[in-house]
Amino acid sequence: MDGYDTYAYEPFAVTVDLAVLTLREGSLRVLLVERGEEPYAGRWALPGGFVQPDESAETAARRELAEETGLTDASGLHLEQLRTYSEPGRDPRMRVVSVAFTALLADAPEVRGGSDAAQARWMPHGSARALAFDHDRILADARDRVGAKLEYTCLATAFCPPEFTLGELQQVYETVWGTTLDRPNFRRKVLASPGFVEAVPGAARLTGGRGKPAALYRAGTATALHPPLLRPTPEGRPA
Amino acid sequence: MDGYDTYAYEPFAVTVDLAVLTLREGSLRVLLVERGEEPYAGRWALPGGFVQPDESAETAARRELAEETGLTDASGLHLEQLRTYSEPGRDPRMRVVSVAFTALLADAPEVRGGSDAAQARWMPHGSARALAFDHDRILADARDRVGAKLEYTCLATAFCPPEFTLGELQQVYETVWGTTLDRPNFRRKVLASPGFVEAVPGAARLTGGRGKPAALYRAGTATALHPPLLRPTPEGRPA
DNA sequence: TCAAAAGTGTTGTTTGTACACCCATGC
DNA sequence: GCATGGGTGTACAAACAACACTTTTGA
Repeated sequence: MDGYDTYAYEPFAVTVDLAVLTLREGSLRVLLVERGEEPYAGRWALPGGFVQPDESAETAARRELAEETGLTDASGLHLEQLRTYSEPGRDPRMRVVSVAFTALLADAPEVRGGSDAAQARWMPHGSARALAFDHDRILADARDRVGAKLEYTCLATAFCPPEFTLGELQQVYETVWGTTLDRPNFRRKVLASPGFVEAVPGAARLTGGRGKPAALYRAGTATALHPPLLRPTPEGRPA
Repeated sequence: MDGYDTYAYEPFAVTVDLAVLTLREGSLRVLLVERGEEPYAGRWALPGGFVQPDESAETAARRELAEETGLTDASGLHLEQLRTYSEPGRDPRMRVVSVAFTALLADAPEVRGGSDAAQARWMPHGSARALAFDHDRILADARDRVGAKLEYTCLATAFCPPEFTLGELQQVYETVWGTTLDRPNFRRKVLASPGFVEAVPGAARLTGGRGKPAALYRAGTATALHPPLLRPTPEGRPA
């Protein structure tokens, strides 16, 4: 950061965009809002909005999410920067630099439209297409990032409620990666990763209505996963 | 991105900051410039500057780097977004949102001061402290990110010239991680990763003036590393 | 008694690690 | 020759994948 002598800087609008992801009925869903105004009126878009003068992008992201959809931190929201999109022309009317975030949520509460959004909806990731602005790309980037981070971080627990079963945790991996995993091996790997999950003593829960009740776990204190939980190599991946 | 009806947005200045890293004489160096003006006059800082109205942050990053230090893309520059720093108050005078980049460079050409920089210098990573603004933190984040990405991407080749030996590649890992690696095993892992490096047929080069000439390799086409090249776990890491 | 889901055991293969050892070059 | 750095081989151990098997629940 330099060149303060040249105060001939151009003012930019700074916004945040949020790719809010959750799992529901075995599919990855993204929170979308329908735009009420031009440009892209009537099109679906990622929630977001302007950063206010007194707040950071992170603060703005949480505020916008609450305003537009009613989701708050209390809902167990995991928020993390994705990247910043700054191409000139990404907004047809003005120069907008947008800091994009990925947000992960355990349960998908019903959402309502808010201030600027006509309506808000959980859309299956696959059917979220032709979004406003460059949101298709942001969403694709978010999904890629999340898929990759499942391998070498404890991120998967962010998709789970405070107490969860190993089966639920496995479903996170399977849904995001679109693969199936061997249950015994998955369980062993997770339990062998110190700090990934910790057992809730004595607790158990029935999952599918049938079957043996599953032991409950909480997210551990670790954030990184060593060794990583690699996804099965789909034949022909450049590796 | 929503809420265009409320045109009461606040103008922000948008800048780029660059953590330009290279290896020289077995140590990790970062490119710093000495600030000519207040605030932080006389302090070292990461190179960077304002994003112009007609350019993206990526374009601005390349331009600033060329202006302040004379480095160009032709020098084999690898540029990639780190994250965006947007806390209010990170610049004492005005609201500045900064998109930070990590840049990796093979050789460290001599650098000259430029437009706004009194002088530019390659500083050993360890002795770069008390930088202007929040640049200490940006630099630390950059180093962490690079260290992590060495494990599961082909990023290490970005520190190497177009043709390099496996010994040089290994030194990249050892220097950034601050560890030593077993040479035979390192070689095997690298060669077993399809697309990481490709042999330059028949080529060889003497490295230390002594010893057997080493075969030369080029960066391959892959960007991800499957399986990853994990750094040896320093005893007591949370795993 | 059956199906479903959790959890344990076992086995063969792969991978990783820690070495010892040979090769080519400059001094 | 010898020091230096490149390159190969090997043997033991750890990790992984696949799959059989037991346990506990609801219907």
